[in-house]
Amino acid sequence: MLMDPHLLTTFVTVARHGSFSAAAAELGYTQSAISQQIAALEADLGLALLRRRPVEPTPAGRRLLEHAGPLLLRLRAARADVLRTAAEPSHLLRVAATPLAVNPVVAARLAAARAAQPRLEVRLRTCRAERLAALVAEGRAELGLAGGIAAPSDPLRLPESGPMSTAGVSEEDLVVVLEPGHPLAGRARLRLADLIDARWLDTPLCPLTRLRDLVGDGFPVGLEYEGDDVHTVLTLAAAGHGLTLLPASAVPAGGGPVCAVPVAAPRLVHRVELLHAALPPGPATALAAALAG
Amino acid sequence: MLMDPHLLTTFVTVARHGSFSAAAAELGYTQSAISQQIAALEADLGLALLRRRPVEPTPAGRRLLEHAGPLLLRLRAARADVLRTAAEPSHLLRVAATPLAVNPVVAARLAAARAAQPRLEVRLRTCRAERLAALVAEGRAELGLAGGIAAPSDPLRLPESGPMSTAGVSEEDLVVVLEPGHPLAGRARLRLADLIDARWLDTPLCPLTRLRDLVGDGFPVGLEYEGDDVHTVLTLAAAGHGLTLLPASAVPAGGGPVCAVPVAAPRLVHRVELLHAALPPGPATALAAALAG
DNA sequence: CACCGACGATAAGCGATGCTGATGGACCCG
DNA sequence: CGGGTCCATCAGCATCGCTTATCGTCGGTG
Repeated sequence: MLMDPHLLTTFVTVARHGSFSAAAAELGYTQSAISQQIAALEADLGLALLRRRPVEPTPAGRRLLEHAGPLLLRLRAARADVLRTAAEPSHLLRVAATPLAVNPVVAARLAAARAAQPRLEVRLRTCRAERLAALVAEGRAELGLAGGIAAPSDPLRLPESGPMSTAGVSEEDLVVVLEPGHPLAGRARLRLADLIDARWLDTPLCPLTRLRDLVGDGFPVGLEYEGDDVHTVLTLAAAGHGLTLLPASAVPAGGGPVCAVPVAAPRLVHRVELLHAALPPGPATALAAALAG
Repeated sequence: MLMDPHLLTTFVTVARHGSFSAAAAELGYTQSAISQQIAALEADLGLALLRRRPVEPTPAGRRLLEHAGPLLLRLRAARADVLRTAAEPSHLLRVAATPLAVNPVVAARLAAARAAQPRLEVRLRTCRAERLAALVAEGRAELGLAGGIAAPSDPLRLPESGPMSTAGVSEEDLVVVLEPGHPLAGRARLRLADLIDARWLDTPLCPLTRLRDLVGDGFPVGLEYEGDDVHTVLTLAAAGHGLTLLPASAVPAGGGPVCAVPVAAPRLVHRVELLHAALPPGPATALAAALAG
């Protein structure tokens, strides 16, 4: 018997909520149905996936959760891809981007492309990096612009979601954002290794886990910010809640309320990548080429 | 509505057979059920996937076929992986290998590992490269040994099938296998570029598509051999049906019935990789480490 | 040219599946 | 100790998906 994706979605929903009833509400079933679905899945596999009261995954359940997400994403991606082959080409191009991905380079290229193709309608939206690949894979956006911190010319690590092309778009130097009164605020350049014990903001724009991956352990959390608003991050940094790393172009000229100091070592950049599934020939392909430069 | 894997398997079976009735026979359904399943899938997606009489995929259907295989494999792989977390560790280790993967280096390491772990039972089977990843992913073998032609220290291109580790095991120089009377048989070394217009055997042990990928177009087919028996390939080469490339150790010392000439350029090797899913700690892990060297 | 056989589509019938709503038992909190 | 919350279970019932039977169509053949 094959694992039914239906049951799999139910399982991940239950695990996410830590509750059968809440999952039932979200999925539009009764609690009884959820209970039966989980029971069916456990019976099929012959082992317990969830411990009840409190509801939390067993080791096997945790394993299944790791598989279920990508699996369901691929399923939706496959569906979207097949439907795309039949869709008539549209003049509307939906572009999804992480907040920092729309930098001056990208904006300029986009403007040039639109000037060259006046009939092209572009709809831009921002979203978190985690959701971007899914958005593009599922066909809810034709183009994705992912921004992230990486070593120069290293690709970003995006969640895999089937056959999807990626191309580098731009790389921009990073600056450390400091409060004006900070002892290091006057420096011309800074080494990250010297800041490993300073307090840092943990934000989606510059996640500390990524920094630790790239540079090494350390980077204690000063304040965690869950939003993606650059202005808020700058304000928090200005108030001394912690340091953060941003692409130079994201900090107002002169620094505004903060001090921006280039990073000397290690060499890190804010890299932007373009991702898209198979595009219909026409304006979409042209725009993709224009953005990739 | 999510695409049901059940329907997807039916679809790929029908496409493979080019027949509803044959698929019904294979899957143990009636022809009517198959017809309804395909109709359901087409209704769900809102487009035709198969043209009837003769039965062959439409463009959208071909697209779906490309997705369906990997998708179903991942589904089975996920199931196998979850079940593995609950299985008690066994002393039986199933190893699947492509024919040339079990070379002297691998055999020796295997012998050493077994000497170190007398309680370890090993069952070895050979299979084609295409099936190997699936076999390991689905848990029908704990370890896989894939052999193939690659540039030195380049990884083999194996079908992706979810979270699976791969490690290089060995690389061995290749020889061109020629019939004894061949004009080039006396040479000390040969350049592949000089053999691009010669007749070649097309065999799973040395697929011409791979050679064309690595070296360039050309390599006309002298004879296609569908089996993986090395002895047969040598016999065919000796009879002048075409050239082929084999790892040096696969040709009997002195050449036997054929002439073996090392390849001077481009540098290509027969590379063996070990692949395995998450292994239980114990003999399996030890053997994997021993094989990886 | 007409027939026959193979194949896929369709209709009707029916059993299995999977939902809802009701109820029961375990646990938590006051 | 009682009420509330949460998941499991049961009975009832609608729906889904299979089988059997039949039809339409295409293609090969006498």
